[in-house]
Amino acid sequence: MATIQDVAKLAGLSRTTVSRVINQHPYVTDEKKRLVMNAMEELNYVPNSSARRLRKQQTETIAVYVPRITNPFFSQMVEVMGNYAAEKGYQLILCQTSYSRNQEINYLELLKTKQVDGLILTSIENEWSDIEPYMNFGPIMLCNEYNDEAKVPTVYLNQIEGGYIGTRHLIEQGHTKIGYCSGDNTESRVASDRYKGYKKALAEAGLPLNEKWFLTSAYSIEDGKRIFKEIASMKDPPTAVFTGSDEVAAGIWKEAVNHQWRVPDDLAIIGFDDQPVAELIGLTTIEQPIEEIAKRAMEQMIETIEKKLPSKRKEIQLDFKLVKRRST
Amino acid sequence: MATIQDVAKLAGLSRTTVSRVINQHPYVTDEKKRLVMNAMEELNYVPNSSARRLRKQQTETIAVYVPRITNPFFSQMVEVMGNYAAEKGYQLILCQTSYSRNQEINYLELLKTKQVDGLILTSIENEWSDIEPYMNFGPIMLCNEYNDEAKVPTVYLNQIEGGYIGTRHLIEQGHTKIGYCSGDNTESRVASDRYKGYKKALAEAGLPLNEKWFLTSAYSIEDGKRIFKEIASMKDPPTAVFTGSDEVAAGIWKEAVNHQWRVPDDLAIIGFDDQPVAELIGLTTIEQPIEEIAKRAMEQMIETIEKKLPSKRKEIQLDFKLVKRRST
DNA sequence: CGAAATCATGAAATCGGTTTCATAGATTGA
DNA sequence: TCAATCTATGAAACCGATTTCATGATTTCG
Repeated sequence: MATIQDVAKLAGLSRTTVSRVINQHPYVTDEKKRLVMNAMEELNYVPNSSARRLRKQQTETIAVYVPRITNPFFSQMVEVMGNYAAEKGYQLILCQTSYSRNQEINYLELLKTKQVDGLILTSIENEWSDIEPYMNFGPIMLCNEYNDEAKVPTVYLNQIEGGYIGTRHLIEQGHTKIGYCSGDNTESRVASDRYKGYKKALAEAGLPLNEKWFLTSAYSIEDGKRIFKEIASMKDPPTAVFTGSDEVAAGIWKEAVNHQWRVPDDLAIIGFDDQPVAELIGLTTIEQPIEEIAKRAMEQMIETIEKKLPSKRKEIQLDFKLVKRRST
Repeated sequence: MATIQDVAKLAGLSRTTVSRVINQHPYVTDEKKRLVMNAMEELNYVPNSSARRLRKQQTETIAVYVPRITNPFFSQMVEVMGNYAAEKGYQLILCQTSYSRNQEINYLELLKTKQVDGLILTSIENEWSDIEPYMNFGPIMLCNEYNDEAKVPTVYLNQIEGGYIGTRHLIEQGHTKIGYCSGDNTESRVASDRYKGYKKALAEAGLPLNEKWFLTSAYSIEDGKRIFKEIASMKDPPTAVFTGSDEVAAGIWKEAVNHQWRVPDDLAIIGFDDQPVAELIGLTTIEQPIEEIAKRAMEQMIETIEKKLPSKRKEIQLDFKLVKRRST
């Protein structure tokens, strides 16, 4: 591998001048520039990125944390982030926390060891107080996830509204017995806010909150199937159910059909995310502006890095949209 | 940020000794080791990865190329690769080529500039001859994709067999008019082999090959819908169709139902990949051992890096499995 | 026209580690 | 017992770039 020294020698100039050409520094005559270019060409030279990183103290790499990349919500987010980052000359390191606290903390070392210039968290497993110390080592921000204590830029969705418009829609369809499904993460404000929106819609319509219709541990298609069975076995089942994800909704629907229930007549179902599968099966759902959220987050991160902005709280809130289909 | 120098000073030792402790070199007395450990602890020291990379000439980072991370086939692959890499102490850089030749070449510079120790390609956009020169800069391997000229380790699926068992299944169900859908990439042996398998099954059964039933540009759900319309408008349409992906199959199915066709009676459909959606809607499909292919590839890559194996052709071939559901 | 500002270049310091080489004391073995 | 080997440590070289500083040539301007 040719080094900058080899190029300098071949061009009959100093390393400094070669470096200047590489970095488009002014104060290099066109003639020398040409000499250097030719030498670089001839030696098939490319600057060594490790050396550059060390000297410049920056890596042009950004880490993105997701629970699992196979979750379509997150993979869409990463797709957009990756493309935008590449456009701006940054690499993306993918960190899958697998919903594990340890894994998340392990990956945080990346920032500490200066392997990345910044971190975007799309979900948090640990307490904020465990994450905060890492802010000393580089910029951290939240995208999708949010946390009241975190003094970092946050791009997020108005989950209260998300829960509200979904539930509201079911009420408008004439339902009075409305169930609610969610995961188990009690730390996350995403979950609690969405539930708040649900309660708000019920309260506004003067409908009671029935705790028996609150269903948990809902993440996957399989969970949805299980949840349908729970519903079917109730004495006084809900006639409509608000779910936290399209997968869960799809699972409920599938199992409902297996049991000869009609959707939406016997049970109306509303999903969340508007993943491709929702359109496919005709699921009413809440659409999230994933592209925008991802792009805004990456923009913010790159700005923070390049302008060396101090870390501070800054909220960018985006809205949901209801997509009505045949499941309600 | 504390450096190794600071630690050395605090411990009253040389940088060398500190480095030895970090790298678990023998020949350090327990007492000095303790001194160093304490100093590191006190200063909250972590070695700077850029410096380490520069000196050691390795990055502990692997790049994985995928066309788009939102394609579930690739996101599953990346999930497994990412987790396995992390387990072995490697990072994953995600490179989305977006099916673009330029993008692919741009990313190849990563290897040249020594930002990664190796490259795993899961699909190739360019001619192999355009990629080959980069082999000088580090190990490259193929996973899923394969290419006859490439003198690199390749983990792949027997696509001929994939095309064969799918088509064979349709024939066994009594179909004689069997259509075939695929993308447009003529470079890829993945595509051509799968088609070979299809032809082989037809030939064995003495069935004719009808070029009108060969449908192209099939990638997405939308494409599937379009393809159904093409089929519906044929004078002599096929009664069954083999598709290159579950999404396309799902699109065809959805549009078929919209037009009051019954599946599988009016049209049998077989997908490819066995994505979650296939189970959901009851699509017969060809299952790929994604986990295994991904793990084997990552294993091979890490071995190549760590043992500095010379680049040479090595084929690891895995098999498909038919998953029968109600669409056939 | 002479001082100040600008342009062009290279030597040397620097980023923060690891590796090589030299050295000295402690052990081993013939 | 004395040479050979092993253990333990540090000084200095090195990885390959960028940045600072110094210097001389050229241009600008009052």
